[in-house]
Amino acid sequence: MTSTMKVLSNASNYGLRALLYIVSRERGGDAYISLGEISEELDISFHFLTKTMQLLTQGGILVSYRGPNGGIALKRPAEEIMLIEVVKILEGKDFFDTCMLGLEGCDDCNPCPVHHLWREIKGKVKHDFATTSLAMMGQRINEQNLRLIP
Amino acid sequence: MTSTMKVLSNASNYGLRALLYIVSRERGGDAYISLGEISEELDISFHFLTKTMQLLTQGGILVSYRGPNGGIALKRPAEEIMLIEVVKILEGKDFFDTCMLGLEGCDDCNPCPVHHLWREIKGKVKHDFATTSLAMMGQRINEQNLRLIP
DNA sequence: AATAAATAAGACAAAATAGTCTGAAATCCG
DNA sequence: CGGATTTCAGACTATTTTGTCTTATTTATT
Ligand code: SF4
Ligand code: SF4
Repeated sequence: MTSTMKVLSNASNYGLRALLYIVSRERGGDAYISLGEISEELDISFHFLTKTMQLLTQGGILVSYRGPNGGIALKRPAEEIMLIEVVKILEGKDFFDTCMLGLEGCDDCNPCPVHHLWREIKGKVKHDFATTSLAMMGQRINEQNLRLIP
Repeated sequence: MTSTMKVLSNASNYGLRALLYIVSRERGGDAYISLGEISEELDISFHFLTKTMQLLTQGGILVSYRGPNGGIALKRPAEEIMLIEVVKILEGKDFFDTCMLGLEGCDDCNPCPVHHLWREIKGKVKHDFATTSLAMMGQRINEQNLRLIP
């Protein structure tokens, strides 16, 4: 029993929360932000977060810099990074293409009994993630003072 | 990497598919249907399916009968069994109450940054599962000849 | 050059999920 | 009664996910 409707893995949760922390934190210029700070602020295991962020670095979302005052930073403008890209890196490219009953070889012509329900839901999730940028989220977080921790 | 947007556990997948198989299969009266048949028809591990269906029996969805020509059957009319009840038994009662970033102590007044997106999605999922009965699904499956296997 | 601060890499462990197997109990039928 | 068929119960294993730890590498500072 999972006991919660878990759509994203913990890795994705952490990755998204970390990115949202970065974009929501106002900062002078393009300074790097350390994984230590993020893991502490968001109360996420440092090493696990590190592994996750490495995937995002390898995936072209982040750049990293070692040494004192090093850390990570967005590789591209926050306006250009959509949530869907992040999730695809952390969950897999076809994350948004399959689904509820987990059957294979699905399309609209060969649907399972819940496809009509799932199609809508999946469509909305995919659309939301594809049209929401990190910049939009950062602005929203600051304007409405939203939280990233329990 | 999960690589698929997995909302339900395998146990729920199997449980739902098994129930849908039962309601879609036209049959004389209220005969029991054996787990062996279901596991074979749906290509699901017999023992794993057995454990899952036991949860549904204990949860008041099914009745079972041992011995030759025994098996399982719906305890109540298919019209009265909503999908949400099945999922709550197999995933946990609060399955439909939490979500995407997996934070705690959430409500609309204390939202995380993706709450506005998730609220809608979660609402639709919950609504769909709460208003769809096994009978509706069975009828749909037969009318449109929908599949329960890959 | 030495030290410290930071990410990179990957081995390792723990926990959750998924799946397998064996034996017991109930039931039918001959 | 005795054997066949079926669910029930629970131990056991395997796989995936999650988390921890250790070591190496890069960079800045003194
Ligand atoms: S038919 Fe649709 S809902 Fe069903 S398993 Fe395939 S993609 Fe998912
Ligand atoms: S605020 Fe809403 S979307 Fe965010 S973790 Fe809580 S219930 Fe989920």
